[in-house]
Amino acid sequence: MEEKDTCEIVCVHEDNVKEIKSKMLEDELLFEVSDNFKIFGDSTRLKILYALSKKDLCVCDLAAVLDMSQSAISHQLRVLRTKNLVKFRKEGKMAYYFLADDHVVSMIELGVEHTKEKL
Amino acid sequence: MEEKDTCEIVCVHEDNVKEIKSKMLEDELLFEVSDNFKIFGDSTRLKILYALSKKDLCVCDLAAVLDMSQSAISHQLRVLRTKNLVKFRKEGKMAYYFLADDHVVSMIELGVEHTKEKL
DNA sequence: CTTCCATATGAATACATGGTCATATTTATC
DNA sequence: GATAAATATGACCATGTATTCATATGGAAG
Repeated sequence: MEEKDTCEIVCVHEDNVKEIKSKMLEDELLFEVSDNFKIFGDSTRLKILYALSKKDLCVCDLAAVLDMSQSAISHQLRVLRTKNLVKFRKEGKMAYYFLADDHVVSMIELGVEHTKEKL
Repeated sequence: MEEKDTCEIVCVHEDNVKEIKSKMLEDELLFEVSDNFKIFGDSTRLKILYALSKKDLCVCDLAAVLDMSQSAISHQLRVLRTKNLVKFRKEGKMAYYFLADDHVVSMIELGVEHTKEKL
């Protein structure tokens, strides 16, 4: 029977909250950004992207380089394709994958740099 | 009874594979890098970090800004603490969180930049 | 020392996700 | 056209993870 509609949080600093809220980026944008980071947040995908930054490669070469199954690589390549990070061209039965743009490279480089600096 | 030890993959371009393998970064490093990216790959954490880049905030202010439960925020702050992305100081009962370094800021900025350019 | 409030934390749940296995698809070669 | 090779894909499973709920902790104030 108690009045539960009142917010349980009491300590909120109204002014701070308002200020920061006004400075926040749009929810949707931040969601997309985190979604993009997520792609780099898997070591298999990261390895694929790094390998492709050195040379265009076909699926089975990637599988050999990463020492993983063709299927696993193919699945991840699909993810990367969907997110427009890689493209591919067909040559006979082979599919040669390559990076869609070099944002990818600078992103990885920054990640590596920051990681190294923390050690 | 067949000889199964031979790799089923036939198409591998030995030279390519060797070349790229030699150019690959160490597995362990790439794993750490992807692990770091993973932190930015969640919109709640990203919002927390972005908010903290504007001003030090206590837990309940963060909860108010993100419009999420105190518990959810606290759990994510723990993750960020563990990964050394945020620190905090105690003032009375309150805990004021702040960014541990400004790598975080440049990382987010790059992410936002790349995301915007893709639209 | 008791109560209140801000925060932390453990358990439980719901959902996403990476890999495997089996199989489909497509192209080249015989 | 039949077979083989390279890749793609769907179903499935195991694991990871973000949130909620209930509760613990610790400082402040009475």
